[in-house]
Amino acid sequence: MTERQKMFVNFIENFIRDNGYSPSIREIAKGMGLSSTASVKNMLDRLTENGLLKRSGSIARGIEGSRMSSAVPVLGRIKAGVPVTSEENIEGYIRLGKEIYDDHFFLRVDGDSMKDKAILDGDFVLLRHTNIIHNNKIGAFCINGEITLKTFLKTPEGVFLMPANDDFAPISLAETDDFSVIGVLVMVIRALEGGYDIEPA
Amino acid sequence: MTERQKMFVNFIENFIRDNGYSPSIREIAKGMGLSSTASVKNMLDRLTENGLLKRSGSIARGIEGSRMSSAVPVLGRIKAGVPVTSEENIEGYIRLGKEIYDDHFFLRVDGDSMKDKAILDGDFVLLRHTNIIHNNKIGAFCINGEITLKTFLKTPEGVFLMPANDDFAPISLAETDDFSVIGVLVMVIRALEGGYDIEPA
DNA sequence: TATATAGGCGAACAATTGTTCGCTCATGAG
DNA sequence: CTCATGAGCGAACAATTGTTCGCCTATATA
Repeated sequence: MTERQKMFVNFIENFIRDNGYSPSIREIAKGMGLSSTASVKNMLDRLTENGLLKRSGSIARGIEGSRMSSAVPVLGRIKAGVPVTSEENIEGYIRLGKEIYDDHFFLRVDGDSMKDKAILDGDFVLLRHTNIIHNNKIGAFCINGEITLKTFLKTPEGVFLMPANDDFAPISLAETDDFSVIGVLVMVIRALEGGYDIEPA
Repeated sequence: MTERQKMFVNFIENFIRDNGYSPSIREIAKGMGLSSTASVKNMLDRLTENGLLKRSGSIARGIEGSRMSSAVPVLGRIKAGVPVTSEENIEGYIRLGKEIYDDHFFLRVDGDSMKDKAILDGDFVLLRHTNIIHNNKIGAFCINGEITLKTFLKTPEGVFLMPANDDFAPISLAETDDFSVIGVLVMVIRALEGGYDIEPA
C-alpha cells in the first residue's frame, strides 16, 4: 500500500464518518485534488483488488469503508516525551459505534491495582482525553513518564493517586513529580469470548 | 408515527445494516412492494419532516439511518413463557460496531451476586444466545422463570449455578426445576460517564 | 535502453437515481 | 356531506454517478 493509496482510504473513511454515506467518484476527485474521474476509478479498482476497500459493484456511493464505525485507538506502552495519543503509542484499534469521538482512546489495563473497583488485568478502559479530573474519579495519569490508572484524590494533606487493592500503596504526589492527567474513565470493557479484538494499527 | 412509517424506517435501517450503504428510492419501492418511486419519495419526505430519518439533500443513497452501527437489544424483565429475545422483553438498544451480530444481546446486571468476578450492579453484560455452555463459564440462565447471571458448574454431585459473592448461596439444580441456558457471557461493559446510553425500544 | 507500474487527464457515454406532476382511493373528523 | 390526510400509481424528466477509451508522465528496475 503506497502513501497515495493510504491517503485515498483515509479520505474515504473520513468522508463516511462525517457524512454517513460514501463519497461519489467525483467527490473523491475533488477531495484528492484530481480533475478526472477516471483517475479515481483506477485507484478504486486497485484498492478493491488488493482488498483494501470494499465496493458493491457499480452502485452509487457503494463504498463500504472497512467498517461503518469509528476506530478508537488502543494505546500501548506510552513513551515519555511524545504526546500520549501520537501514533507511536498506538497499539491497535477497537471499533465502536459512531458516538465515540476523537478525544477517546482505550488503554489496556496492566496489573491488578484497581481490582477492588472491578477493573481487572487485561480489561480495556475507555478514556476521554482531558486535563480536568474531579475528586474521587478514576482516570489515567502520567507520573514521571509512567502511565497508571488510579482514583484521583485531593485532600488537605495533598494529592494522591489511590489504587483499589490492598497490595498497592497510594501514590503521593510531590511537587517535583512530573505529573499530568491523561483522561477520565468513561467505560470498562472486558472481552470474555471472541469479543472485541484489537486490529493492528 | 404510523405502522406503515415504522415499516419504512425498519426496512431502511436493516438495508443499511446489511449493505453498508442506504437503499435507493427504487430499492425501497421494491422492498416495500410499491411500484412507484413517487410513493417512496412522499413517504421519505414525511419521515424526514418529522425527524424520523435524515437525508442529505438529493444525494444518491444519502439516507443516514439513525446510525451506521448495529443495535443490540437490551433485555429487561424476562417474561416466563415468551421466547427470551422476543420484542416484549426488549427494554432498549445499545449500538455497537457492525461485528456484533443478531444472536447477541445485552442484559443489565441486577444485584451484586457476581461482584467477585468483577461484574457489578448496573453493568451491561453482552451475551451470545446459545444453549450450549461449558463448565465453569459464566452465562445467563432461566430457572423457574427467573433470569440469573451465574457461573455454570457441573460436578458429580450435580449442576450448580455459582454466584461470585459470599452473601449468596449456590443454586443447586433439581430435576423438577424449569431450567434453560440463555446465553454465554461475551463481554462486560460498565459505563461510567456518558458512556453508552440505552435508546428506547 | 526497454518495460512495468503508479498515477494522471479529458471527453463521451450509459446507467442509476432523485424529482415532479397529475391523478386515484380509503378513512376518519367536523 | 366535505375536507384533510395517509398512501399509492405511472410516466416523463433532470441530475448525479459510474464506466470506458486513448493517451500522457514520472520512476524504478531488469
